[in-house]
Amino acid sequence: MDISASLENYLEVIAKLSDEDGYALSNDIADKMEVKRSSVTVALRNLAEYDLIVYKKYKPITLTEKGREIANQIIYKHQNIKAFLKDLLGVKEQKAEEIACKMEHFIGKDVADRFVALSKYIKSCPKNEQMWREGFETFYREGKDIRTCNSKCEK
Amino acid sequence: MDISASLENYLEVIAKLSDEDGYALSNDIADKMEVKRSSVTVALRNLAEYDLIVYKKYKPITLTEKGREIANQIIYKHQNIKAFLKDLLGVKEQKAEEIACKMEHFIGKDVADRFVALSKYIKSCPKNEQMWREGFETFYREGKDIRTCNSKCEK
DNA sequence: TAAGTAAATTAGATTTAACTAACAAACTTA
DNA sequence: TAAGTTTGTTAGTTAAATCTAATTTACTTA
Repeated sequence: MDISASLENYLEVIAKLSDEDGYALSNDIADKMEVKRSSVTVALRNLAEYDLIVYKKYKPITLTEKGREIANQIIYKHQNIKAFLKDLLGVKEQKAEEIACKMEHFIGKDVADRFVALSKYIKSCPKNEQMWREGFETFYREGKDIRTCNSKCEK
Repeated sequence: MDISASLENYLEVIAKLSDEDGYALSNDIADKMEVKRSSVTVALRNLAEYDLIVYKKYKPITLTEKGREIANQIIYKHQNIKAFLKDLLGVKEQKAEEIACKMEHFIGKDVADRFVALSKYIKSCPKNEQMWREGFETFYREGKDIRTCNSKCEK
């Protein structure tokens, strides 16, 4: 009853276009995903079969309730994984985007939540947050720990 | 010049069998990967084309130097991602295994290294390491931070 | 409103990675 | 060593996701 990673990507893009315009057009989907329009048509037929989008030939596409729900789950995972990679791990924007775009399809909400919790946990102590960026980057590059954890936690 | 995720998986399994027995047999590869033997034959032909394995019909398979190198890279990423998920994030063994098995194919060494560094970084303060398991799990489940970071770091 | 342009679809080909079924090679053992 | 079993290969099929080329529908404007 699960859809493929490819179809999830289509759904995600449709959701984003819907948020901007209220609906999605085949052309815009093709542009955003860098695939041909004919590939989009095939994908739309499939998503419609699963009742995830409302699809009438030659008409703008909208999400069903079920489709929106699944899209939101994917977007939630995407955003949080990306944020973790970028803000905590120091992975560059574009690379973080690419990786999140793949992980979102096989990571469950529970694991995504753990990524979120880890970020918060680490940053919940002001001292740590303040030192995070520089501290971890130095540790990653030089293996040297510049933290001084002899101060009270003031949270 | 990159091989597919599927071929990388075959290579990884061949490497593990080689470590145990010195070579790999088609049958054992099929068993470990839960695919049919005919699928293995096709994959072996492909890996041989890339000069990653030594493959003679009906003979045991060994890795070339290049094949071993690539296999080691994949195994390195696999192990470290899995360890991060399990030990730091608290993801269960089997789930961590599954996720690592997918991430290993699109995460670069640099990002894998960041996962390693993060684990070390967090655990490098004895106080943190001691409290990590319980502390983070509680934070994840209840959103409550039970850490007391008012002690000197004794590393 | 007829003609031209843009958008979307259909039809058919390609690629990848699996599968089943049939066959061939290699080994085991009575 | 002949017969049976295990292992490995070949040939042909399937399914998903892409593509190109041709066609159809919808929009625009002179």
